[in-house]
Amino acid sequence: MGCMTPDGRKPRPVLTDAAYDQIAGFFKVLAEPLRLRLLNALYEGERTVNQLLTVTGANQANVSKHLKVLLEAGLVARRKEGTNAYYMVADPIVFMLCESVCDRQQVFLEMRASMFRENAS
Amino acid sequence: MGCMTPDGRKPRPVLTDAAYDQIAGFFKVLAEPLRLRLLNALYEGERTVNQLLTVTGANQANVSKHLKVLLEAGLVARRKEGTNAYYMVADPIVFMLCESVCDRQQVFLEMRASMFRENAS
DNA sequence: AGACAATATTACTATATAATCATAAAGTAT
DNA sequence: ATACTTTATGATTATATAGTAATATTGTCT
Repeated sequence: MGCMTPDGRKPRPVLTDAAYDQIAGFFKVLAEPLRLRLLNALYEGERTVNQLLTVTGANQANVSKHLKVLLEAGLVARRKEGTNAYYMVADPIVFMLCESVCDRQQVFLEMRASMFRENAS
Repeated sequence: MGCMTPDGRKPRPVLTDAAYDQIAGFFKVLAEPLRLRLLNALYEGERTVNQLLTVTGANQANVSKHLKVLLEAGLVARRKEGTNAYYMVADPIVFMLCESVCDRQQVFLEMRASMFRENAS
């Protein structure tokens, strides 16, 4: 049962409290800048924690913990090789969601820019 | 510039810290069960705060504050009529995002169910 | 075994925010 | 003006979590 659609073909979704918690929990995973940066750093393929450290410039313990959150949410997968841990994106939904939001933000920026132009004129 | 796509046609997005904060902030708005319930309650059209109170069964002050968050995020719009305030969905992106996540959660539930069946057999 | 490297975990602090109560603000009606 | 309704806004408390430092764990190498 899809959650919500604007087209009216699907009925209004009736969700349990647990379902709302689950969905909100999923969004909460994406609601951290560092986690988004980690996902973005994994865009082209798997990376070790060390590589992610240099890319993000963040604290090692912090990166490990955020990776754990992403792992438990099923958004990334881990592959161990020696002492290294390779992380990779496990669910392409993140790209779709982020792109949608980015486009939306872009629209907002353009709206604000046009408002600024109108105010200036 | 779209944020991320899995198809490789767009280059790896380079985002500023502010952009990550913005995107994370947007997801944070959706990362609350009550806000999702409010959006879902607005699925078929505009509702007053009072109606939203009865639908959600939540505290009045709490609902007002969550509506404010949704309003400032541009996800809902407000129309005042007398002492009533009518809220309505302003950005259909929420339906798309929620549906995607719901479908994903559904997949997870089915995966867990199948694992349960395998374990039981 | 001991030294070293990579990653994970624990303990702690600081900050953000959801929930609630009380109250304010704005509109309507008598 | 007063009473009432609807909604918004403090003020407060409780809880969750991001960041950090220290330590543990795991694997490799000599």
